[in-house]
This record gives sequence, structure tokens and C-alpha cells, in this order.
Amino acid sequence: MAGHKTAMDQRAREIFGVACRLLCEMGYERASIRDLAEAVGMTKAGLYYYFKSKEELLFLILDSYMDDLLTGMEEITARIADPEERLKAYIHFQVERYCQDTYRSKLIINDENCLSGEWFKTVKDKQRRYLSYWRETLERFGHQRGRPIDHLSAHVMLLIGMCNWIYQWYHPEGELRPPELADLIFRRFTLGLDG
Amino acid sequence: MAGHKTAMDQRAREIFGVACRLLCEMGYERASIRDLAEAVGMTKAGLYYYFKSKEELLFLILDSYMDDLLTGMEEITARIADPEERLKAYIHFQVERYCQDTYRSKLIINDENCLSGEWFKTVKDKQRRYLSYWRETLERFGHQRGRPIDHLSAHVMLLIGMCNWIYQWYHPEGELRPPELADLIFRRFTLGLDG
DNA sequence: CCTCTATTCTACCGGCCGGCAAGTAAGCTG
DNA sequence: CAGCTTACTTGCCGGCCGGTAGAATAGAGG
Repeated sequence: MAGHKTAMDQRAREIFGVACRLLCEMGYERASIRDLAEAVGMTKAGLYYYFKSKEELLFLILDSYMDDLLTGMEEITARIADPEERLKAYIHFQVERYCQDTYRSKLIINDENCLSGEWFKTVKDKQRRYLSYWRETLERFGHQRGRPIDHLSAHVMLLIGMCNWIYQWYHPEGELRPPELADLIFRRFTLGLDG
Repeated sequence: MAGHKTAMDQRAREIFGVACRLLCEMGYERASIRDLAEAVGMTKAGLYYYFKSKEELLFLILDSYMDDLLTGMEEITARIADPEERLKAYIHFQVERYCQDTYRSKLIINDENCLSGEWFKTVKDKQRRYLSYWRETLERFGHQRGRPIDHLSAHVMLLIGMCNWIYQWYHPEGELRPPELADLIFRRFTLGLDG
């Protein structure tokens, strides 16, 4: 029985992985179930043994990604108390995540709007929880330095903007290694061009 | 004859405007020609009198947007010589553009990949020219301050990241007015949190 | 061997897709 | 008035879409 479950899980994971790549590269709407079936070497109908609908598949991908993100943020938050060091760690984590999980990182930016109803709400809610990590830490950081940050939410979005926009241009194999990029972002945001 | 042309242009402009809104709100793939026809109060086939294909319509939208962007950047570049002031002006222009032309601004970020072949290349090429304005000015800015910027391209993308990510969160009617936001971006990038 | 269950395939569905051919009403031009 | 153009409409096309019913297959347990 355990054997059954693992085999099932293994196949499901394989489909899941191929789906991430395909949906990311083609876009959710463009990529058809037939494309996915061909890519994993199955029939279209066979796929429906593992998920109920195309939209559920997208949900599973995006929701699991948000779970991974939140778990990471949670872990950092528990481990690092100092706001400055924690903020640094958030940025490093974010860049690292993009490099190690490019497909899902791009998918959640490009195709989150393809979800509807409860699915959309669930993912959006986790994004809100994710943002609150940043906001809280950034607020403490300002407080620690004796210069509280006004327009806090806007600042959070500017910082996240730098972190997330990398999906548009960054290639980890280039001259700038992930940790260097993360440091760059932190210094530019906190110290400006002279940092 | 001039009358004909204007009437034709007027109708075309109307279709164009509705298309921008519809394609932006639904996404290019999701929005069908039938949806667009209904939205402008015509038949699907009638639309094809004004453009050759759905993809051409998207191209016309994105290409014209890039033209507007480049024209604006060109004008600023010609008018302002000082690198610092020019950089400020770029940022203000970018934020302003987003506020006044939200649909096309979002479209070019979300759906540029729906173009193929020559159309894609044409738009991408204009984006490259657009980036070169930023890069050149940022480089001069660093030189002017006696601190040349290394990883120049990365810095350009970080700055543009803050400017473009606003499509994900910014509402011009909120507490932060467009010029204030533009100033905020400039100060955060050049001076850090203390600016 | 048979049986049962897990997994996958064949064959099909209705519906919407982008696009086109042909027709037409209105208006302008001689 | 005829002749031509503009600005559409009607009606259709083949094709792909997501999704499903039910048969076939395979492997484990008895």
C-alpha cells in the first residue's frame, strides 16, 4: 500500500514537474492538455487520473509554490531576530528561490490571474501573508535605525519589485552570482548608489 | 477624402482603445475576437476590415506603445543634459506613462511573449533601444559623481524593476501621488533609505 | 489459475477558436 | 442614373479546446 502510494506520488511528481516547465514556457492559456500529455508521454485522458481539471493543476503548482515561499520566510523569521540581517536573508532567499525554481517563480507572476474563485483567493491570501513578513521586518528595521519609514507599503513593493523583476532579465550563469545580486539589491535599497 | 480617412481612423481608434482595455483585463489568449466584437458593438468579421489578424492587432498595440515610450525618452534626452536631472525625468515619465496608459503598460509586460516572428523581434528591438537610454544616462550619472557604476546593466534592471513593478500594486488614487512615487524611487535608488 | 484494483488508452463530446467568402446597404462620383 | 468604394453583416469552415465514459492492460494477492 505504501508502495502504491509512492509510485503514484512519483508519477504525479513527474507530471507536476513537466507541467511547471511547459506552462511556464508556453503560458497557461496557450499550453494545452494535449501538449502536456505529449510531453510526459501519456494520453490526455490519462492525465485526468492525477488531477481534476487544468485549472486545478495550475492551482496545485502555484499553491505549493506559495507554501514553499511561506515556509522559507517562516524559517528565516524564526532563526534571525535582527531586522537588518533578517531583511538580508529574505532577499537572499528570494533570489535563490528564483534560481532554483525558475518555472514556478515565473508562473506565479505571469499566470496567477488565470485562477478563479476560491483557488484565486487562496493563493492571493498566501501572497498577503508573504507580504506581511516583508512589511513587518522592514518596519522594525526602520525603527531600529531610529528612522521610521513612511509609506511603508510602497517601500515594500519597491524592494519586492527589484527582487521579482529579475525574472525578466537575470541569468544565474552570468557575471553576477545569486548571492552577489542579493547583496547588490540590499545595498542599493538601504544605502543608495554609494553603498 | 480627408473626411473618409478621419472617419476610418476614428472607428479604428475606437476599436483600438476597446481592444487595449479588453486584452489587458482578460489577457491576450483568453480574450477572443468575439469578445472584442461584442465590446465594440460590431460583428467579428467586421473587425477584420480594420486589422488582418488577432496577432497583428496585439502587435499594433504594443508597437505603438513602444513608439510612444521611445518618443518620450528621446524628448527628455534632447531637453535635459544633466545626467541626474535626466534620470529623474525618466522615472517621472515612466510613472506618468503607467498612470495615463495603464492598459498598454500592463499589456506589454504580460503579453509581449504572445507575439511571434518579425513582430516579436520588432518590439523587442525597441525595448533594447529603450533600455539603452537608461544605461547611457545611468553611466554618465555615475561618471559625473566620480563613482563609476559597476554591473551597470544589473543596476539598470533594478531601477526599471522598481518602475515597472508598480503595475502589480500602484493605484494613482492612493495616498501617494505619481510625482511623489517617482521621487521616492529616485531617492531610494540613489540615496538609500536615508534619502 | 482467477480476481481485484490501479493505471492508462481509445474514442468521442459539445463548444469555442481564428478566420474567410460572399453578400449588402449606404454613400460618393461620373 | 450607373458604377464603384466603404463599411460592414451573415453564415460558414476546419481545427483545437477541456473534459468524460468505458474498455483494455498490468500487476499484486489469493
